[in-house]
Amino acid sequence: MQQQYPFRDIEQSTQQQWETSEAFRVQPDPGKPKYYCLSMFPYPSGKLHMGHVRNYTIGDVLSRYHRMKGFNVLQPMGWDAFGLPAENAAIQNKVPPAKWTYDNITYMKKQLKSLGFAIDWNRELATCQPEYYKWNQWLFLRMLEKGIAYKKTQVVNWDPVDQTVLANEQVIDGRGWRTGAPVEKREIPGYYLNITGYAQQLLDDLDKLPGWPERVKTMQANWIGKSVGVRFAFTHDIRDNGQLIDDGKLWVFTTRADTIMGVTFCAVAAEHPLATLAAKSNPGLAAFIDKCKQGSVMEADIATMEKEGMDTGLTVTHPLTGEQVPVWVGNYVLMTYGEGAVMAVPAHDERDFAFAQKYKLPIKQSITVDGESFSLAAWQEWYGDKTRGTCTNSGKYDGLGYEAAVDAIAADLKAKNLGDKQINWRLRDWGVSRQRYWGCPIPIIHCDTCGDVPVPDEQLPVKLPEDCVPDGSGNPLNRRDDFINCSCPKCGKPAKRETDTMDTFVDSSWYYARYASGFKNDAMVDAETNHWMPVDQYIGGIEHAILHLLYSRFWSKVMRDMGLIDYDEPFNNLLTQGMVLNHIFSRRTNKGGIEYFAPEEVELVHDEHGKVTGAKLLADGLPVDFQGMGTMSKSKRNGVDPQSLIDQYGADTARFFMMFAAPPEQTLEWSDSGVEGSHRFLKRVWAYGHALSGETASDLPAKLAGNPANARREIHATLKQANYDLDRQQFNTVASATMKMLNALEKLQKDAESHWQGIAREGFSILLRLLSPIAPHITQTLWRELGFGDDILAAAWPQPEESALVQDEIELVIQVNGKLRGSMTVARTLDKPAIEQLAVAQTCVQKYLEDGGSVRKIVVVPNKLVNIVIG
RNA sequence: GCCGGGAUGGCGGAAUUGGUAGACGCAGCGGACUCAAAAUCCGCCGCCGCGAGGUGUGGGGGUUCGAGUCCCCCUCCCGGCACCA
Repeated sequence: MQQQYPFRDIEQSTQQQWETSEAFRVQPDPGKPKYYCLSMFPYPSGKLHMGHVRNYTIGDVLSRYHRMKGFNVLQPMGWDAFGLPAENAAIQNKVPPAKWTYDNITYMKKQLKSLGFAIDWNRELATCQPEYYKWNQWLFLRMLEKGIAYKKTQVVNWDPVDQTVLANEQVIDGRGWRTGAPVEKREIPGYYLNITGYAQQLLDDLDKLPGWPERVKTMQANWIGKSVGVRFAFTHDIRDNGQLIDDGKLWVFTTRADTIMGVTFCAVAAEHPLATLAAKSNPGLAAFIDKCKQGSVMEADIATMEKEGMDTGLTVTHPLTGEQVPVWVGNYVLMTYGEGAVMAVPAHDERDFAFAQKYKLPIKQSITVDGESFSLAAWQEWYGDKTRGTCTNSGKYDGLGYEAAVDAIAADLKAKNLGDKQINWRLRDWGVSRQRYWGCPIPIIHCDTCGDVPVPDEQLPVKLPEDCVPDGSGNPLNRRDDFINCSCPKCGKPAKRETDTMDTFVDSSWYYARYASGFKNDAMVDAETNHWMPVDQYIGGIEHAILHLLYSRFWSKVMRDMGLIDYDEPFNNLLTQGMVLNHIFSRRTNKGGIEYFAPEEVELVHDEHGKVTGAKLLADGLPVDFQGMGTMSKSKRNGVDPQSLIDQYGADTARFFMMFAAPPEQTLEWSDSGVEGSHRFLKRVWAYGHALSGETASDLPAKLAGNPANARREIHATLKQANYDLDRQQFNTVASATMKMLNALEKLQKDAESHWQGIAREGFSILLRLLSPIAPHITQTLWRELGFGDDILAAAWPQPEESALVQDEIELVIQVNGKLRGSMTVARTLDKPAIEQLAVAQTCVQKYLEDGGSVRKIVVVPNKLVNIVIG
């Protein structure tokens, strides 16, 4: 056994062992509970980044821990292989996306293996493989049959120079990212999935997910955005060229129908037909509408923006009072939500109140609360309170509370055929068509005679040609006659294939079910899926809190309704890991721009206490600005390549540091010296193992006392805490527990009588097992070298021995009036009165009694402290 | 603006139910070894104070024998969002 810690050799040889013994290949085992541990699969962008290392180390620690606890663990891995970056790389390097992607997969797979993850590589998949995406197409066709998938026109970002559709992230300040040309909005046909049909289930079933972070569930609920209210119409006789607009009805949606008698105006969106009509004869209004359309719609920072509006001069008729109500255009009304028009009740809506005051519109109270008085002077909280208010100035509805009033008013509107209760959702249907090459082809054939014809199942998959090289000017599939030209499955005449591909969120919506399946080529999933699913632990970035997770939940429910699977929710427990941050250093350039420096080009300047006071560039010795910590990124030049970390310190060090530096859900701040500290620790572990291997083994003595007993107690107490921490997924304190154990072992006195070797071997075997999920290579090697066994993965997870935790004498802290004043050592068996008596007699307590105070009360917390209240 | 999460030494972070605040590590300081350096090992390390002691978990109040932890108010930071009728 080598004295130096030979991390390269042992990591390579351990990985080789795992590979030849197929250590992580897994099949269903009726004798063991299953544990499906899944990390979000990576996009094969070229090489791993630190976020991947963190994500997959968390998953691997959980997998190995559960395996040693007796679970049959499935931990698969694959590739989210379709997507835009491959096309961008093709434009730059003139390499087909397929080749680029497969090359990247090869490299990244090597990297993942070098990190020693316990992955069942037999289940590897890439979403760009026809065997996989065939089933995207197959399920899409089933959805089409059931009406879940349908076609309508969609608005896209169009680059007029490249003649191509742009993704949102390719639009920078309203211009194409490559051409700089102003982006146009174009309407083109595309396919949609009716996710809104599942909105209620997606909302309700969040309650079935106690293992999800509360904030993710809140984000999903907000995104789904259920809103219960009343949809009703104001009537009018407004005509454009004699043609009645919208059949003479201005539809609005409201959650506060109980305030309907307080309506004093209506507000419509800039795109609303009534606004368009009024603008024709009113240049001022037309200008205002143009301004509204330009305003960014979805930014949160315009929440505080000035509410503006303009009168259209048009009026509509209130459905219950028959009064004429003016119609305004408001910059705060969105065409895309509800009806694009709202009723305004300034007395009971804070926003309408401000608007009415600004434009001197009437305000009419229609709700009252006992003990409060209404005043136009200022908005009061109770004006909008639907829990306390009752109707007033509302004729027959006076005195009714919120629910009763809404019911009565909705019924009256319904009787007039002018409205009814309605549920509105913020969630929109999922548009899946992408005018992109590198994606799963949508299996549709366009025939001049028969229209849009689904590709028959037996012709699936519609294979994507893998030799195209996009050049930025539109989808290259449009120029591939061998792909496009086909015959109509219905009439046999020449026809054209659809060239749109699917959103890549489709690919990632069911990969977890495919991993768990037997990879049959005659079925999307087989019965094995139901054995492993649902996923017991899903781990990934918070950035997928809404879309990916919502789409996956939706896709699962569709698969369930088609009888393919038997679970409602795919992911039982979700862990959202924090991002990896690093220092950002920069300097203003002469030209006024900002130049960034990599952390290794910079040296920190400390004061005499070690406090960082500044930073300077190594190259010129002059100061640079420290901009704080930020996500690792190319543009800020603060990324750290995991490969260099692995090369220099080894996988175990990388893994240990990732676990040690922060709890999994928090952001992790990169620190070179922290990495060195982790490496130092593993070197000490190795050195201790090396020293112990030279000692003759001895048994644990029957009765321990003094220093050896303390060392053993420290080990077992630390283990107890570490097991608790593992189950609450706080791995940073598990890592520190292994450090504490080593500290205790190194302190253990090596005297002849104490049989210290027995304690050391027991303690070190506990340390190795506790450390093994985090640093599997070094622990496996030492486990075998020290003769504990062949395979640490087969070892039982260590449990603390209660007898080791018992102390004959305990230290009790003494407080006077809650303040720490001293301590005393007493026998564990000492009873309460004796403890009280002993405590009061201590000099540190007597001191406070001398000034004439007397003992008022004594609080004894067993095994912890005594608090003497003196007054 | 609304919703969610935070604030603990020079830094990252500990502290199951209210019970010795600062575990573990990093940085810093001192020492040993060395011709020297690196590596390694030992010691110190919240702040004020020579010391006794005082003080201290963003700020203010409260409950309690006792509060980082519970309650009320405030400030700041981070994340999410939908001007959602």
